[in-house]
Amino acid sequence: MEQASVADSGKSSVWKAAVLSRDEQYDLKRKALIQEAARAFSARGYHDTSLVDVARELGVTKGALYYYVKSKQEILFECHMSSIELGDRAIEHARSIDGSGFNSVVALAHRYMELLVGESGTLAVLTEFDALEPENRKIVAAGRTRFGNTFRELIERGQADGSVRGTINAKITEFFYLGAVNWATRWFDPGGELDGSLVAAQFADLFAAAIRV
Amino acid sequence: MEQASVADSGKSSVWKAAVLSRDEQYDLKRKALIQEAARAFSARGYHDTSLVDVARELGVTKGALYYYVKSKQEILFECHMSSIELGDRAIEHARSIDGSGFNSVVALAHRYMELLVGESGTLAVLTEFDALEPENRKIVAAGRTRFGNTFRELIERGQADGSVRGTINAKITEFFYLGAVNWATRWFDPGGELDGSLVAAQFADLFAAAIRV
DNA sequence: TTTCGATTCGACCCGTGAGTCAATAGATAT
DNA sequence: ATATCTATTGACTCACGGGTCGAATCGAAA
Repeated sequence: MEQASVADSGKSSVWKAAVLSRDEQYDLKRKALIQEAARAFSARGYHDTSLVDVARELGVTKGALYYYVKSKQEILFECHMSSIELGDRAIEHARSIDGSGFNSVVALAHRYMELLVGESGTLAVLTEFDALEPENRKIVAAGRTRFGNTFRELIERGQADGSVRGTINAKITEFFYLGAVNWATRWFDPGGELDGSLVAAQFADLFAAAIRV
Repeated sequence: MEQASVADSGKSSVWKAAVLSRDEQYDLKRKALIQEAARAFSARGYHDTSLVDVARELGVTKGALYYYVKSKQEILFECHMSSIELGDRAIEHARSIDGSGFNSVVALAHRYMELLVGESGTLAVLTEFDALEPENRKIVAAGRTRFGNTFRELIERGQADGSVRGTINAKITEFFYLGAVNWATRWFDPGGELDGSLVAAQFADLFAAAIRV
């Protein structure tokens, strides 16, 4: 897993390297491991998911996992960081909209949900925050705060510019929507009957109607 | 814990029995145990809550708990049954309203949240469904289904009578609201800065606006 | 004071799951 | 062939948590 093979002189080695280099295989397997773990963590929870289960699902034994990962906690942390990254991308998108506060929060809410149920969301975990060890929890908390602050800020901007109902409490509204989203990771099944973008659109629609003036 | 004292002849026994009979003490302690466990299960999750923690919080050792309860699973089951009972009470209330479908669902949503954050909600647990053993899970699932069906039925009735937006998907809307509510049990603190009835009112208001035609 | 039942303690058993590690099979290069 | 590096195994340790149980304690009645 150092450099991509120094010696590409042999014919078959070139062929195989062209298809899947060592590093690529390593990265792919590692990603598959995290993804499977994320699925399990989101559905059953961190403490109720054993690495033996994850390994069996991948067709290997537990020991093999530790070739790709330092600890179970590391997996959880990466899953959380994935979700933080999606949050940041959603924030970026919302900030690029120069409309009313209403348009911006709805864009934030919509894009966030879209990312979570989409391809890039397969690595993310929203729940199980408490299972993070203190060090990691602080880092993740920072990301959460960033998202929450943006969310409330946009709502309040909407209330100031008259595009969002003044009677709603920004904090409760944030918890309300994020609760719905967090919970969705428990029941949403990418291969199920409900299409991801449909669910995301409905969530955004419900949210928009809820706060519209 | 048999009958209330047969011999009320003595003076002091009458006095004490009037204040706290053996059975009453037993029931009170048992309830305190379930309540503390419910709090922990809701906040940290079933698998991350050890009975040693619960016992310490009650100022007692783990062994003592087993005088009041058969197993950790029994506690969880009772917590879930409490939440089912609240759901049934909310259903009953919603059915007593003979208004539009809109009025009925909103009443259901409002009352359910009210009960959960209120006095009677301290014993209820909404999450951790998967931690139930199969036998118990079936029973709880029945209650959940009852609530979910009612919720969707009322939404659809509202769509039929024109009081609820026809463009929303009843199932997704149910998951949306219940997600927000389920998640609330994670962060809501009865002694915190946010008042329970205020949160319930806000939740109901957001929900009402979300589905109003 | 003594007795008796209600209650609690604390030491113990046991299963489970995280993490370790020497041994090994597979491919690659020399 | 042989040495080397990669990847995986499976047996092991260790800590933790659920559940049990006999012993100790407490409180009320006799």
